[in-house]
Amino acid sequence: MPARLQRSFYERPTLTVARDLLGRVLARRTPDGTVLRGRIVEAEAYVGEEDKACHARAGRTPRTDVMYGPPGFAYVYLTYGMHHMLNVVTEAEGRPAAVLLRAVEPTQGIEWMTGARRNGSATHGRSGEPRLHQLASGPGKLCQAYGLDLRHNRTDLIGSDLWIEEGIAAPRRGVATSARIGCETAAAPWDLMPWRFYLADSRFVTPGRASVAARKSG
DNA sequence: CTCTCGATGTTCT
DNA sequence: GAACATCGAGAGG
Repeated sequence: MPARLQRSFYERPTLTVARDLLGRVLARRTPDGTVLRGRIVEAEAYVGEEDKACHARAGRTPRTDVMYGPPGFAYVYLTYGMHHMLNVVTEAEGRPAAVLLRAVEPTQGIEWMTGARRNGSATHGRSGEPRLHQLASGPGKLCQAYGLDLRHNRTDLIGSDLWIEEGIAAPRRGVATSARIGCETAAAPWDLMPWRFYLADSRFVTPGRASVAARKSG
């Protein structure tokens, strides 16, 4: 089994972790034993109570509590009543920060993933071939492909259900940044902080809307 | 291709 | 009661 990232990886500045997660491999073992894998191609940093785009801006609440805990745990929440978001808790215990995993390039367990996403038009072409580059190109789609929901909140990523493997760290030159997507209403300057990291040449990142949102703020 | 709109439930005010 | 770290369908060009 490939080497798994240890807690020390996550116990670092959140921007460092977000960038360093690109090229790593998000893995899950499902209840039926299927192993899912995908290369992380897009992530966003949310850093502390002072970051007005971060959920922790409201302080420690039942929902944000996990972000105040030790690093290397999953923070999963529901937004818009239907989409789950997977975050990785970062930095030392007591400091609320996390990295939102926004997109992966699926590499293993693809049949399981497409089965988990039954809305065929989004994941399959006319002739039924899977559209791999759209399977997990967005935080909600990523969670749907991996079958993640609120039950996975607080999962220890130094474990055997959900974890991240070393993979191959992305070369610095291949990494691009932009404002975080969906944070347009956050107070300045937090709406424009360039804390979204993605592989510039990947076709697996958030499409369309991403560039629209980035353009709007630029 | 672009743009608009509605779904839907948890959290916090 | 409003807001929400989104997505896909449908209409129009």
